[in-house]
Amino acid sequence: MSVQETPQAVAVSVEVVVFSIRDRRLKLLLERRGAEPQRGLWALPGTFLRPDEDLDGAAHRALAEGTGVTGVYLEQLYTFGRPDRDPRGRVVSVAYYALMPSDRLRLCAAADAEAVGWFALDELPPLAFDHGEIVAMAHGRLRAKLGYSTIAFQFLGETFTIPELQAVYEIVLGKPLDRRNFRKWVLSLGQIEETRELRREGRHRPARLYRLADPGDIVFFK
Amino acid sequence: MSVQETPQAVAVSVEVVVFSIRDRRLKLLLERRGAEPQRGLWALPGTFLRPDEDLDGAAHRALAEGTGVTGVYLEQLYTFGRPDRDPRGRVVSVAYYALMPSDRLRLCAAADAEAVGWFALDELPPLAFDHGEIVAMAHGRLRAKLGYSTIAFQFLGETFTIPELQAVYEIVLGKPLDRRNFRKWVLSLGQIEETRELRREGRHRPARLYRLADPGDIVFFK
DNA sequence: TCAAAAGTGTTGGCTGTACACCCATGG
DNA sequence: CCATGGGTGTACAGCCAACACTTTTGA
Repeated sequence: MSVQETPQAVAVSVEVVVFSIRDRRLKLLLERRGAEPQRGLWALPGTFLRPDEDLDGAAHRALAEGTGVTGVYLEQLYTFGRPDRDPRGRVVSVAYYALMPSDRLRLCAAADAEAVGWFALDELPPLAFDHGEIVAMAHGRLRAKLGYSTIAFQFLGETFTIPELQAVYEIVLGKPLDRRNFRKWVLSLGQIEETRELRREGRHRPARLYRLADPGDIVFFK
Repeated sequence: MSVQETPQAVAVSVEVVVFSIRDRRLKLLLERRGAEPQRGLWALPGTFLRPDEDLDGAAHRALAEGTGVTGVYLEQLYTFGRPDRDPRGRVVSVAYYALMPSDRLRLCAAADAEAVGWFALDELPPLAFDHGEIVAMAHGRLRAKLGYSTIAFQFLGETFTIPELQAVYEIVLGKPLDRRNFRKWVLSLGQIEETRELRREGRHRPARLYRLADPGDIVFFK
C-alpha cells in the first residue's frame, strides 16, 4: 500500500442481505428508512463500522440490531464504493448476505427504521441507494452456491425432512426437481443423518426427520 | 444503513494480488516497502482510495503506478478489516486480484517502494501486514475459478497454442493433465477459434495458434 | 377406501477419463 | 533418420436424468 498517498477519510458501512423462505417464497428483510436521505424508501439493514470491531462483527451487529437474530450464517459478498452512491458523502459499503430459517426471527425495528418487513424477491419495493444492485448480486451468489455447497441447510431448522429441503432448492432455483434423484443426491453428500422421528403434516404418510451431521459447517463439494 | 450511528472515519485502501506465469511457475508481483511501518518487508501493490474514484478505478491505478500495466483482468476478491491489521490506524483494505500475460509488463517501482519483483508463490518472502492471508485467498479463488470460467486465458497473449494454455492450467492446478482430453475439452467450450498461423518453438512440429472468440470476455460454464 | 404426499430401483445416454498411434519439424 | 513435442480417435466407466409403482397416513 502506498504510504506516500494521503489516506482520505471515508465512512465504511456494512449492509446485510437477509434471505429467508416464508410462504414458499424466497424473501428478503428490509427496513423502511425513517431519516433523510431517502426517507421512506426501503433499505437493507446495515450499520457503520465501529472503531474497535471487525467487518464480520459489524455485520452480525447490524443483523442483531435490525432483527434480534444471532448465530445465523453470514458471508461477505462484495464491497461497493462508487463515489456518488450515497448523497451524504463518501461511503464504502461492505455487503454481506445471511440465510436464516423462517422460524428463527423476532422482528424489532431498529431505532432509525420506521418499519421492518419481509418482501418476496420478485416483488421488491423501490430500494434506497444502490441496494437493488447489492440484492441482485446476493441473489446470484446464493443460486450459484446452492450448486456446490451446503448453504441451503441454513434455511432450515435443526431437523428437517428431505421434501422440505427439496422445496428450498426448488424455491431458490425457481424450478422443480425430481424427488427420487434429489433424495439420492442429498444422501450421497454424506452431510445428513436420519433421526428416529417423523414429521406428520397432513393426511398422508409422514416424512422422516434428518439432521446435519456437522451442524454449522458449510461443506463444499464437486 | 443506520443513520443514527455516527460514521467513524476510516482509511480505505485497495491491494492487488498480481499473478503471472514466468519460467513455468505461478508468480506474484510484490513491492518492497520503502517507508515505515514494516519498512523492508514485501507487500502487495496498493494505494489509498481517492475521494473521486471508485474501487475498481483505484485498483487499476494501483496496478498502473506499481507496474505500468493497464488493461489487465482485475476482479474484486474480498475486503479485510480487522481493527489491528495496520499499525498506523484503522485501515480497511479492499483486495483485488489481477492476471496478466508474462510479456505484458514494464516494471517500474512506485515512488514509495524500494524495489519491485516477481516471486514464486511457493517461495514468498515474509509479507507485510496481513498480506499473506490475502494472497492465500486469492490463490484459492484463482484455482477455483479455473474450473468454471475462462480466466486462464488472461495469462496468455492475444494468440496462443493449446499446449501453452494447457501449461497454464497445469501450473495453476499443480498437476499434469492429459493432452488429448484437454484439447477436446477446451475446444468444446467454443471460446477459441483457430488462426492460420503456427508457432515454431524447437525442433519439432509447430503448434497452431488460436485466439479468443470474444476477447476480454470472461465466460462461465458448467 | 380414497386422496395425498413419502419412499424406493432401474435404465439409457452422456460426459469425462484412460490410453496408443501418426505427423511435422530441426538438427 | 531420429528425437521432440503436436495432433487425432476410440473404448470403457461412472454419473446424471428420466421414469412407475408401493407405502403410510388422516379423513
